[in-house]
Amino acid sequence: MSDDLFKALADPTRRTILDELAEKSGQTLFEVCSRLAMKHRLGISRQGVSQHLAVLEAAGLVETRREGRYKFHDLNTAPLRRITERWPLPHPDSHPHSRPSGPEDSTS
Amino acid sequence: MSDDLFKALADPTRRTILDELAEKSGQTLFEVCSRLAMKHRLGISRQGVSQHLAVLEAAGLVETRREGRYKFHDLNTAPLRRITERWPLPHPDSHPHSRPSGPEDSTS
DNA sequence: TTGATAGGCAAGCAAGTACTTGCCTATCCT
DNA sequence: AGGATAGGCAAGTACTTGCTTGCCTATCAA
Repeated sequence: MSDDLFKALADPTRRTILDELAEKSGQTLFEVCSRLAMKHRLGISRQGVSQHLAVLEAAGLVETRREGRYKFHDLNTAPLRRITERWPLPHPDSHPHSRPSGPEDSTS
Repeated sequence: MSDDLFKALADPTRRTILDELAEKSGQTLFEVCSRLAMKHRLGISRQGVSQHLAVLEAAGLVETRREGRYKFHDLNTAPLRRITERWPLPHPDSHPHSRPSGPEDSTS
């Protein structure tokens, strides 16, 4: 089930973490922590960030590799493909908002 | 903010509703209700579905048009584009899961 | 070994949210 | 008009979840 994927994306802090990992791959927990604090003024505890990273990892959006006492986190955007596969995007053809055809007027 | 978008996608029932609207556009509230009950065995009240549709509309994923006492709901997948714009997908180039490069071994 | 760093586990709290129930309005058909 | 259909509003409840605090393990440097 892709339940984990959407649940992971549901939280704004987690999305910010994804942004940070997109900008600099292979960050440790503490690195993510300090970036959230500095750049985004997010006063969140280390444990909070750790839980967020766990959710992101469960969704497959973050992959981890251990190295000594460090644990590096890498972004993996591949699972996002399932979203636009499930609900295909309209072609950016002509005008942006083309009204979908429907039962326009049947009786009058 | 795209907060509404991800919040809307976070719920499995709402995603099923999107599936149904993708299959048949321009459904009324009652139509969606009965489809959820029949096809998906979801015992959810009419008001529940109505609230879900409201959330989807707030996210821009569903557009509505009134016609007499009917209100038709249409799927609009355009907002989904922001997702893959924010975190670009890897090219389906060679092998599917290419490990991202990192500090492989620095000390040993 | 001792201390410092990087991270993990688990219980607890507070806020958000999915869902229901009850009642109300608007449009159509006879 | 009256009833039936399609939908909306609002309060209440039970569950989820984001976040904290406290303590524990593992790795590295002195």
